Amino acid sequence: MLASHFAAKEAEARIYAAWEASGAFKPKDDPSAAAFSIVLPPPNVTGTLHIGHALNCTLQDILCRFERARGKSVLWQPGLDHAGIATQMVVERQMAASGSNESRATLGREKFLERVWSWKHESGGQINEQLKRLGASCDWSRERFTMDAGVSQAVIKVFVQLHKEGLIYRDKRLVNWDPMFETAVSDLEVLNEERQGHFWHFKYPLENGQTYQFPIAFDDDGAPTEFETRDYISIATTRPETMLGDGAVAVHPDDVRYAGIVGKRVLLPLADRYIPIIADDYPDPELGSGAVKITGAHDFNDYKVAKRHGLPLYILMDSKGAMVLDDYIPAKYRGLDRFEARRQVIADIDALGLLEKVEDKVMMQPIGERSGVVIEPMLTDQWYVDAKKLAVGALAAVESGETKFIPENWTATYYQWMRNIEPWCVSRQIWWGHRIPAWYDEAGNIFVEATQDDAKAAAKAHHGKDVALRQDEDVLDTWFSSGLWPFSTLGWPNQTPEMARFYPTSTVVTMFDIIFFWVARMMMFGVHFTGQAPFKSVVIHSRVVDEHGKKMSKSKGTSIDPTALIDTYGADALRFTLAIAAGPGRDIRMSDKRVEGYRNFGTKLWNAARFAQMNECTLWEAFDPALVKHTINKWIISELTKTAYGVATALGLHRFDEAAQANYSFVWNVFCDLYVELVKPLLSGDDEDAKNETRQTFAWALDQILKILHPFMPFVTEELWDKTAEFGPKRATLLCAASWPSLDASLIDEAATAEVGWVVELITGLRSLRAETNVPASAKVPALLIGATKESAIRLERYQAEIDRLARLDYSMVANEAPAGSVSFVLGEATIAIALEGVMDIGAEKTRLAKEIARCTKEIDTVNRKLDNPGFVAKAPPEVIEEQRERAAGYEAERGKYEAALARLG
RNA sequence: GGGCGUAUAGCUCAGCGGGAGAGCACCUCGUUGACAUCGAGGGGGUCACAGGUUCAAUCCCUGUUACGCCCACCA
Repeated sequence: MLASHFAAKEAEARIYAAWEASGAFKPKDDPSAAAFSIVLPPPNVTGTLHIGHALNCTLQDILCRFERARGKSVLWQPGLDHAGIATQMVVERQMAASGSNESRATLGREKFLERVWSWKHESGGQINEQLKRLGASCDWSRERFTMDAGVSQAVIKVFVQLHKEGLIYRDKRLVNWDPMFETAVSDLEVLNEERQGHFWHFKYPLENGQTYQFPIAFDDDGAPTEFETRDYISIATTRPETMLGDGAVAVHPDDVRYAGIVGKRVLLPLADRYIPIIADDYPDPELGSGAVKITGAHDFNDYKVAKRHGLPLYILMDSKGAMVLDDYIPAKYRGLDRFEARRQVIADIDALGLLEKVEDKVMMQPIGERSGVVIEPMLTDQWYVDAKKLAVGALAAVESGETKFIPENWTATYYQWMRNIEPWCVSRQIWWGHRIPAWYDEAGNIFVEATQDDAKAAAKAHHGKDVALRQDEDVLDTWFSSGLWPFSTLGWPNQTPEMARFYPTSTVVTMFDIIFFWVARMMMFGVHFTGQAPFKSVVIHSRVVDEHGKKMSKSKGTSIDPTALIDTYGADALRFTLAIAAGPGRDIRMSDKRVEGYRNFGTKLWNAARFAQMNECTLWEAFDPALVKHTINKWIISELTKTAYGVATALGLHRFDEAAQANYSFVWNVFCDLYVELVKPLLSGDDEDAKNETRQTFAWALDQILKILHPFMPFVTEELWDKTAEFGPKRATLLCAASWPSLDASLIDEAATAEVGWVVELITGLRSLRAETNVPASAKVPALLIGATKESAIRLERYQAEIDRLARLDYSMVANEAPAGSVSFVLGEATIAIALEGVMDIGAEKTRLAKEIARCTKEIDTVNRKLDNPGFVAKAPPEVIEEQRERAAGYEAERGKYEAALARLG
C-alpha cells in the first residue's frame, strides 16, 4: 500500500541515481532520431546554486525531458567555467584566512596556479551536485571545464586565428582598470552606481596675469550686456586629483565667452605647468562654466580630445591606484593613494585661493563588478578583439531569423548592443585563465602562435636565428572561452561526430543580464568560426526576486536558498513553482508559500495513485482507449488527450507557465475533483464490465498524467511510475525514458464532453442550491428534473448514481412540475428542483432567487443594448450577432424560470 | 538622453476586439475509506487615468501618471 504522501527527501537521491545508472541522460544512438541539444550555461567553478540557477536549470530540464520523451536524441551539455577573477579571489582569500604567510606574491605564478587547481579539485564545482538535486538530466559523462585540454586548445586556436585575421590586436588605449585586482576589465564588468559626490570648481590663472572680459548678463537675444574682467578660467571636476595630469582646458569653439582667450595658456596650479586653452566640440557650453579640464590619460572623453589635439598624456597612477613617482607629479603627492591625493589637492588649491566653490553632486561612479572599488580609466597596453567586425555576422544571423530570441522583444536589446559595440578588451592581468599565446622578443616584436615552439620558429624566420622569447604574462577574459562553449565542448576544432550531430545547438536558455556577456560573444565566435549561429533560439527567462519584488541579495540576507526549499518541500515543488511562474517578461516573485502549494499538488497526485491502488486500477497491455464504451471514461480520455496536446503545444512555444498550468488544472480540477468522484459508483457497482473498463481507463489516464507531468515533476512521477508497477504490469523502462503520449485526435470526444459537462453542471448547481438555502450537509433530499428534454431525462437516469452521490440526494427523477415548497435552479432547458419542505430556509431562497433574477436582467440588458444598436446589427459578423441573440434568449428563459420559482414560494 | 517592460480581486499573476479568470488569503459548511498537504459552497474587480479607432475596447492607437530594468552621459 502506498504511503500517505511522497517521501521526497528519501526518494530523490535514489531516483536520481537510478536515472543516471540507466544511461537515460546520454543522447540516444539512434541515427534516425532528430537531435536536440542545449548547452547548460556553465556555472562558475566557485558557484553555489542560487534561485536563478534553479530556474534556468529547471526550464532546460523541462525541455530536455520533453524532447527525450518525444523521441529525440538529446544532448544536454554540462560543465564549469574557470571564472578567472572570481576564482583567483577565492583562493587568495583562503590563503589569507589560513594565517600562513603564503600569498600569490610569495608563491609565484606556477605554485599559485597549482594551488588553484587543487582548490578546484577539492572544493570546486559544488553547484553540479546541487543541480543534480534539482533533477537536472545533463549528460554528466560529457562534463567539461573551460580549462580542460580540449577546450583550451580551441581557445588558443581561436586567438591565433583571429590575430592572423587582424581581428585581435594589441593596442595602447584607455581601459577600465580595477585597482584592487590590478587588472583591466571589460566595459560590461563595470557597474555604474549612483553615489553622492562633490563638484569642485577650480580657477586656473591665465598666463602672465592676462585678463579677458567675461560676460555675466545677456539680453533677450543672448547678446552679452554686462562683463566682468577675469584673469582666470573656471573649471569644475568631480575628481580633483586628476588635475595634476591636465593637458589643456577645452572650450566650445562657438562659446563667445571664451573666444578671446582660445590659444592662450593658463597656469596649471600645483603642477606649475602651462597648458593651452583649446577649442573643441566636446565641451557643452550649457554645463558648468563651459570650460573643461582635459586629463587625457584618465578619462574616456578627455582621451579623445587629447588625441585630436595631440596633447601629452600624463599617467597619474600605478596599478594599485596610487600616484606614480614620475617627476611631472609634484613630490608631495607621489605615492599617495588616489583618494588621499584628492584630499591633498583640494586642500592645496584652497590654500592658493583657487578653490572657487564646492557643490554636492549625485554622480554615477564606475564600480568594479567584483571588487566593488572605483574603476580608474588607465592608459595601458591590452589585447582587443575587433568586436565591430565580428558583430556583422552575429547581427546578420538574428536579422535573417537563423537565431530567434524568445520572447522576441529581446531582439531589440541585442541589436542595440551589437550595433554600438566597442572593441572588447580580452586581456586580464591575473594568473588564473588561458595564458595569451603571444611571445615577445627583446626588440618587442610579437609572435602569436599556438605553441611556444611555433613562436620560436616564427621568431627564427623573422630574425634568421634563434632568439630569446618571453610569453605574455596576461590571461584571457573568462568570457572568451565561454564564448566558444557551444562548439568547444563538442570537440571543435576537430570535426567530431558530436559536432556534426549537435551543432548548431537547438536553444540556449539564459537570463537577460548575460545577453551581452555571453550570448553576444557566442554568436560572434560561432558565426565566425563555424559559419553557423550556435543556436536556433535564445530563450530569455525572467529574474527571480523576493516576495516584495526586490532583487535578492546575499549580503542583505534576502536571498532564498533553493536547496533549503528542496529540503523542505522537495525538488518537484520548487521546479513546478518556478515553471508555472516563468511567464515571459515579468519578474518571478518567490515565496515559500507558493512552493508549499505545489508540494501539495504533488501530494494530490500521489493520493490519486493511492486511490487507483485501492481500487485495483491496473493497466494491461491490451487496453485500447479507442475502444472504451462508458461516457465518463471516454470523457477523461478526451480531456487527457486535449491536455497532453496543450502541454506539448505550450512547451513548443516555450510557454512553461501555460504548460505547467495545463497540467495543474487538469490533474487537480478535472482528474481528481471530477473523474475520481464520478467513477466511484462505477468502481463500487455491480457491472463488472464497466468496473473493469473503468479500472483500466483510470490506470491508463494516470499513466498519461505521469508522462506529461514528468518534465515538471520528475521525482514524484518517476516514483509513482515505479510504485504503480507493483500492482500492475512491470514497466519496461524508467519513466524518464518513456515516450510522450501519442496525440490521437480521434480520442477527442465532444459528445462526451457535453454530456459530462451537463452532469457536472447539474451537480454543481445542486450543491450550490443546498449551500445557499442552508440545507444541512447531512440531509439527503430528493431532486426533480422539470420540463426536461428527452436527452436530459436520459442523462439523469444514466448518471443518477453519480448525481445522488455527489449532490447528496436520495434520488433524482423527472417530473412535470415542481412541488410546493421546493427550491430550484435552471440548467439549460430544464429546471432542477429539490423538495425541501421543512428543511429549507424560505427567506434565504427568496433572496437567492431575487439575486438570480437580477443577474439575468443585467445580462439581458447588456446584450439588448448591443442588439438594439443598428451599427452592431449592420456590421458585426452574423455569427457574433446570432450568438448574442442566443445569449439574450437564454437569459430570458432562465429568468422566466426563476420568476416562476419565486412565484411558487408565494 | 536612448531602449525595454509593467499597471486586472486583499496578495501573486494569467488572459483577451464581442460573456472578467486562477492560486493564495478571507467567510460558511464538512472527518461519506484517495487526499485536512483535503472537500463543498461563497464574498470580492469602473481591468491605472484621459483621449482616439471601431458596430463593439480590459484588450488596438496616442498621451498622462506611477513603478521597474537595461544602455549611454553628466567634464
